[in-house]
Amino acid sequence: MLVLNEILKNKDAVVKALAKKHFKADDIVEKIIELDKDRRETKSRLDEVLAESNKIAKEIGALYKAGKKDEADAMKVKTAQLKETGKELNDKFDLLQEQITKCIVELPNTPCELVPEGKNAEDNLIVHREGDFPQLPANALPHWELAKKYNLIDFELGNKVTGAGFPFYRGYGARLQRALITYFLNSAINRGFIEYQPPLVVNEASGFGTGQLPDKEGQMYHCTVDNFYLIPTAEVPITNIYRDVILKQEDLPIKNVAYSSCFRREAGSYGKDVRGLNRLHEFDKVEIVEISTQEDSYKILDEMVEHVASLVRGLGLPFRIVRLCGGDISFTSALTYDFEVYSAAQEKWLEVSSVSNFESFQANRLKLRYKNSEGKTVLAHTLNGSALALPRIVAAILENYQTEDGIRIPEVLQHFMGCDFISESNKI
RNA sequence: GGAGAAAUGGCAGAGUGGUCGAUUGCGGCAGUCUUGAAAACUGUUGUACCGUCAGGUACCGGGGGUUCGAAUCCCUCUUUCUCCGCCA
Repeated sequence: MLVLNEILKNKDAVVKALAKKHFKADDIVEKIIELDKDRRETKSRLDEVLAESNKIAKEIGALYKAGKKDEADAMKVKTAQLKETGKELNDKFDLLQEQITKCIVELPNTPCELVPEGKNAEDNLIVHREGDFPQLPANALPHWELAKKYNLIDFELGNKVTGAGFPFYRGYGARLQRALITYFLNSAINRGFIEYQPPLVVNEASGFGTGQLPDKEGQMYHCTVDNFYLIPTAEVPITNIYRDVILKQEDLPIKNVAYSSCFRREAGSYGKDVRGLNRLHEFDKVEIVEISTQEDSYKILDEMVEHVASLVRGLGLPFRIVRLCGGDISFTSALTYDFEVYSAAQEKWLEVSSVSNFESFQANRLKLRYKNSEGKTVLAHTLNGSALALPRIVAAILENYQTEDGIRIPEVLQHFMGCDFISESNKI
């Protein structure tokens, strides 16, 4: 959520910035200003009443000590009215506070200047493109056919045991997953990230902390008996480590990496986009999360983008980096780069990573702060990115690396796979 | 799952109804001393909100209550520890 004082101070700038996200903010901002004025007045009056009550209480105490019981009892009468007005003002203050928060929570994060104008994905800015499209054999197949042919992934079995969108990986398919996870984690560790293995289930407070709740409640699997949620990304537990935490400036930047399964209900998405591995309810992902000072966050965003690029490059997949436009960028993000790999048999660009700087938007909600060099406690900046999401990478590898009689394995994975080629003759 | 104990400032740890925002120690910061450092000594040291200032208000795990007045009493929730049971 945005910071109240910033909204009050720079209301025109906030309204203008949010217009880029096609969000009409002026009504809400006006309402916030009005509510806040009322809140300040109420607070002043409440404080006066409390001060008066405290004063009387002290006098009564003094009288009791002096043994003047009658005078003390007489004074008690005075407090009844004060107590009542105090309670009224207090209730009013709480209500106003609540209403203000409710308004602020409706406001998306302000996009940074680099975010291009635009309505939808077509207006995103391609900032980088790398790698050549592969020459596929004449009998090239989409990955779901290849997965079946070489016994790598069993979608039907997933349907039987759980439901659509929960595939089984087996044999070399399972090994490929494990190889990718290891490759991604090792690469991050080599860049100084600390590896975490988080819980896959979080409580309600954590869901609020990273903003999944209350808006995206329907997108998460909910264990109602214990009021737990299955995580849609490791971002949720990893970022919530720092909920209500005050860090030291010398702790920053914090660089965490976590592999986790991710669970998404994906309510409402059907059709050809969900074919095969393109969209699943449960999938694996390695996520990087960084916490930085306010000054360094954009430098760190660039570093994260470079790290993700090195992963895709290492796998030899053609990819492009797009800077999301105002209409396509998420509610919480100030600047986002998406990575798309080209999946040659489907002839489609598949989104495999999304790297974002949230500036202080998440930190404000999390109450994640640090003491800066002047000793002042200020909000930290948070960033995260997929590095990387597995299923679409697997899809692209299967499709792009297929030959007439098998699937080659990218060199960086061969050691973890224990083979360099999957074929009819060696399939498991 | 059952029984009991506890939760206080950066940390340790007092405080069981009124000058307690909280004794004290450690740590931190500033100073004295010293060529420098250490030690010793002296002072200082939480956060948020309201107010132009003076100042005021709130905060002793969270929430509610009793009282003129709550860190202190009551209820409730959470967490931690000890014991018992169960178990990978």
